[in-house]
Amino acid sequence: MSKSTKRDDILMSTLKLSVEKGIQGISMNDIALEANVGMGTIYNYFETKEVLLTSLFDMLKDKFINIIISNYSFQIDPCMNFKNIVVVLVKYYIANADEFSYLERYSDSRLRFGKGLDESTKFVEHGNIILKGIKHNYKFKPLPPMVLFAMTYGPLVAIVNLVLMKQIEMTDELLFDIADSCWDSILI
Amino acid sequence: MSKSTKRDDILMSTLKLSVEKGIQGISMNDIALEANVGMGTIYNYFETKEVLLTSLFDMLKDKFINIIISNYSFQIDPCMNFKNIVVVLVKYYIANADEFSYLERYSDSRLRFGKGLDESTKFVEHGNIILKGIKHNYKFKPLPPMVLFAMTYGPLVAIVNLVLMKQIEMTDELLFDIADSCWDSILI
Amino acid sequence: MSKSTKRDDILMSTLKLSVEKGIQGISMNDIALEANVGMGTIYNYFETKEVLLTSLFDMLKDKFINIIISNYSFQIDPCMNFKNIVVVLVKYYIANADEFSYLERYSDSRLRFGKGLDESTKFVEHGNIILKGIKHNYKFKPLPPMVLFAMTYGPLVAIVNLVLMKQIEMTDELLFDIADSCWDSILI
Amino acid sequence: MSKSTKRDDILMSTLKLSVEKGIQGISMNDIALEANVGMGTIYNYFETKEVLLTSLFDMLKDKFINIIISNYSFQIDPCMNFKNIVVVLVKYYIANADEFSYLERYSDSRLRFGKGLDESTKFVEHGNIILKGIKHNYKFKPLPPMVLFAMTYGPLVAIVNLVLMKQIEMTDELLFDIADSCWDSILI
DNA sequence: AATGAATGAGAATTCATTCAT
DNA sequence: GATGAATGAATTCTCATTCAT
Repeated sequence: MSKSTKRDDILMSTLKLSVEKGIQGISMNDIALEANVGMGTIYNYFETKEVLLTSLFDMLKDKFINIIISNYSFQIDPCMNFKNIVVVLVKYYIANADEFSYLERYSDSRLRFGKGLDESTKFVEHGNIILKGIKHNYKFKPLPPMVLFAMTYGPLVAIVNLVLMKQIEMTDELLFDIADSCWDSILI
Repeated sequence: MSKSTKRDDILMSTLKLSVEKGIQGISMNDIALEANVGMGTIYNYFETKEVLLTSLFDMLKDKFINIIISNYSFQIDPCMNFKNIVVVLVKYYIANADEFSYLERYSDSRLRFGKGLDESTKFVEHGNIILKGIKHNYKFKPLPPMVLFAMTYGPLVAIVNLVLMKQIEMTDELLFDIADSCWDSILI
Repeated sequence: MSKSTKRDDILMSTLKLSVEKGIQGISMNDIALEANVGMGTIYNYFETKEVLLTSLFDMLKDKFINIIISNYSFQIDPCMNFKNIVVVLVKYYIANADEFSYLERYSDSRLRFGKGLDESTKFVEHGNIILKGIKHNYKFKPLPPMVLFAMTYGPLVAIVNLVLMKQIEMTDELLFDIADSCWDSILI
Repeated sequence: MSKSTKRDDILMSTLKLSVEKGIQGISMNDIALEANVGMGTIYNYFETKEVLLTSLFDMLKDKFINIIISNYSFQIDPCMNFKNIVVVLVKYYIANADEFSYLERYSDSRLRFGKGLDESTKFVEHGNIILKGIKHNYKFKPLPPMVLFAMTYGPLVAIVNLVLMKQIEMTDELLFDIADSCWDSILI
């Protein structure tokens, strides 16, 4: 069994358990059992529990950002580009509810301790880069870039939550409407 | 000292500590010390720690809903009405960061797929009532009411978070622009 | 059961176990079992394990110093005074092997971490006070006071160790001879 | 690399680390890193950690005894002989604080009333051999040989400790005075 | 022989809850 | 009702030892 397999087993077990028990509710023992490794093995890969949770966050965040980047295109119409990314993101989050859930909850819990703002900020800035790329061709509302980002990312989070809470069912049609709506909300 | 004073002391101490230590980080001992009561006294008012945290959530949620209700008017123009509520809500959340923080975090810390759904659902439904009240006078996008709610509440949460993270500074002008934007996003 | 009883139970259990297992070999669980208290109770009286071990040391050290002080007399001949103290100390240590053992081992283990030197120094200084009180009437060797102290305290430790290791049996006669010898060794 | 080199590396690393971390504070991993060997390698040379620590003690004890033996002479005056050994021992201990420290601490960490007695006893007996060799030429106090040994070895330990704790500074002059004093204390 | 990742029992410490006063 | 000392299960983390390579 290669080194990376155990490390990944641990990370994936942590992700799985975070859905069932909440991030704060996971014990290292739970993780060891779920990952079929000894307790000590976790500490061979992650210095502390906090490092483990942070590593998982970083991994999922990078994965998320890569989805945006890999779906961004300078060739197609910015409007289509934007809406496409919205569609892809929402679908990704719904299909990977555990990752969405972890990213949201972890961001939230780390704010509490005043650290990690840089990281979260970077997270937001990635969104800004997308918006800036778009900016030249359409007239956006004269709001700070971060606010524009919040105006589009906020609804997505709320909607994915509704889907995961089984309050609504997502269809392609609905999703396109939502993407339209997000786009409209930031144009003049 | 009347019964309700001690009960309120305990709830307010819990809220205060949740800001400093995070909801998961509060111990019953901390609360007892902060509220100047004995540990056992807390259990005279709340069966368990979970009941205490839930009671605080319910109280803050009711307070929040009452703000919406008390600012809602059937007399004025629905557009003004909506924007007014957005402005009041954002201002309230920024001024009462501890309450906002607690409401968001508590919702998040409950098992997203577990028993907490009824409560959160009710929360969302209150918003729907508002939207339904508005609906007769303007042409809204043909989206499920809950989606419309998410399209307006989502950005607010994201923006208040930005303010609390000191990523942006809120001004009356910016707030009015945001309210406009929220309104636009749900109209056809 | 009064507060001080539990605290003393814990200290006495720690002392007892230190003899059986060595200071480093005691676990908090062992202490709780021996003292018939819950693990948590120990932490009501002592912040950490280290604080517990230090408190025990301080208590035993004070007890030891008080024996010296209470046996010191300005009225009788300094020579008799000194020898009397030697006799009392050795008898005390042999009768309270656990305390002797703890004091010696703890002093030794704390040196390791560079802290506690002030304490140990004070310990030595108490001995010096005795020697200084004696100094006016006899001609001592022209050695630093600490060295004089070491010349008398060192043999006592070595001899008590021999007794506790059952290498020799202590009699009053032998003890008086040893006291004589200690006295001789610091006179010119 | 010959077998004995690795074995010695391990022993010397253990000695070095015992100074920094205390005997109880050394982990097998620390030793492996310091000695530049794999963890498993240590177990090729020493069955358990305890065997390793004991082996180091035995080695240092033998080294110590050999210093006494190699400085003992049947040719010169017993008094000079004794004082010479005292001087050599104290100098050796001060120069090799790590070895002194390990010998003292290890003796102390063993269960004083347990299995370690045989070893310590042998240690003391070596001293006795010296004293017996001397005995024919001078009139010693009529004390058991072990007590005589304790009367001379005890002060040395106490004095070396003072030097290592930087409570006194050792000079040749002071050392000769101490040697004189030790000798005097066992003569009639 | 040499290695070091894997192991899991054991350690110190925390904290929600109880209950005698 | 009010209190807070007592409790002990649960948690995070360590480390001597093993064993497949």
